[in-house]
Amino acid sequence: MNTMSKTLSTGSDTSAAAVPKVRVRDRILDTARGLFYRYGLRAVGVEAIASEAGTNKMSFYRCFPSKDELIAEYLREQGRGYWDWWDAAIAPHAGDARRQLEALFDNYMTLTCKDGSRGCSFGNAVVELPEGDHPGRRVIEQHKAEMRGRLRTLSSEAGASDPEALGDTLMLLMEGGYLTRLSFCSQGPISVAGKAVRTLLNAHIPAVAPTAKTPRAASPKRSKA
Amino acid sequence: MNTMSKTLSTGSDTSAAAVPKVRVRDRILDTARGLFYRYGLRAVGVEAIASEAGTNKMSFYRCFPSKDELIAEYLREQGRGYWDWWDAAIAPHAGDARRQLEALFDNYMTLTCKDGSRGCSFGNAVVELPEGDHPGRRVIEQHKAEMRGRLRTLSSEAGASDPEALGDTLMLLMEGGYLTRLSFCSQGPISVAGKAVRTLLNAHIPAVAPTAKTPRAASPKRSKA
DNA sequence: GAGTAGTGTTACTGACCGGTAACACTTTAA
DNA sequence: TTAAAGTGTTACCGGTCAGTAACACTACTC
Repeated sequence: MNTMSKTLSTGSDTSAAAVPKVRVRDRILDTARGLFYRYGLRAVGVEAIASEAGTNKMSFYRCFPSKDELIAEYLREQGRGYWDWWDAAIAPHAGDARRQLEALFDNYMTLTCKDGSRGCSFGNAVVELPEGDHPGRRVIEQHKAEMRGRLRTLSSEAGASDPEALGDTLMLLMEGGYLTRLSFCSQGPISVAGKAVRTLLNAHIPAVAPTAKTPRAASPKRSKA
Repeated sequence: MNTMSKTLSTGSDTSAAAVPKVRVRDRILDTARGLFYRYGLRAVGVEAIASEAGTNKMSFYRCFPSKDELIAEYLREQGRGYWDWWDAAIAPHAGDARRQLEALFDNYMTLTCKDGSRGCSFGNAVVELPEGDHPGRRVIEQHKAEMRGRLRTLSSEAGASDPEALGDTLMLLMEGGYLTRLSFCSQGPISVAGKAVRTLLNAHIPAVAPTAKTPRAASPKRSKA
């Protein structure tokens, strides 16, 4: 059960306050991101975070009212990074939702299979936060709802006959990849995600007359439900 | 962060050792199952388990050498139950792997959408056990590998052209449903799992000449490891 | 130069953690 | 009947947890 061994190197170097021009709050948040993601929420104490960030517990509590609030802030921060990544992944194929979905999943596979990946911060966090009233839960539920919405929208734009079903299926796929990553290293079931997406896309998007290459341009108001 | 509130009712009733004819070890293991599944591994202490099981910490340590070993045993126990459920779900359709897969997923959806479901014990556990050497990790990895093997075997028996790909895709689907269950209550993306399976089955199983109904008969051999 | 905001340091609280020692009692089996 | 196995009880260990008090110092701003 002793997850975090004492791997902390000297957070600040020899002389006091030499390098760290960054605000304590930012250093703490950044350290927390790494530690929470690697070891989990409950496994990491505020003292460990503070010391790894080159400061101490007292300064920690000047920046954050509680550990729970830090967790919530950590999740918000992860969320910002996540959507930046997402937008960057689909940007090159603007106007072609089908290729956007393919690119998204290709990108997601490379990222999630990398060494050191521990899947999805939100998925992992929600496992450790069963309490309905934890400040982090709102962030998680909002994030996952947004993810679902975006996948449904992309599915709709791609011309799926049942965009809600396709979007949700893609979400299951993605979340499954995140989760299995934790038990399978890199050669797990996630390897087939790219192929699976294409199979599902083919099954859900009705074939069009072979004139245009892309099924539809943007703004396709075609959902039915 | 105070996950477990003091909800413990009087574990044993008024008179000492009145009802509990069951061995302490079994009571502890049973209690641990409920508590670990509901609140998580780290959130539940051995004292809470012992007391909820109507005994005390000392008796706990006479049955289990450590909390970590209890966790491993808890996971083994969950595994036994899981495969019992699995076998029962596919039994009615022995010989028709395609319908077995459909039945499995239908069954899985009902179960996972139930009130009080917290997804998969193994998926949740692995999030809390990042250490490679925890005795519980072996159990988890074995379980997930077995799951992958079974899904691939069923896919093969169903006549899939690429059974590894289909099996892995189904695994992603299943795992995704387990994970999303934690952020979405019951109306989440998992609702489409049944439909998704059928779509994938159709896409992966080449149409046969409409003479025989079942693609293959099969003696459902257990997968290897 | 003065004031203030940010930061570091040490020491502390009360609660809980996993795990153990020692001893008394009850149930089971030979 | 007797011995052994199983169980309950109380008190304890060292360690860690989240969170706070009090005080000294630095750096930036007016």
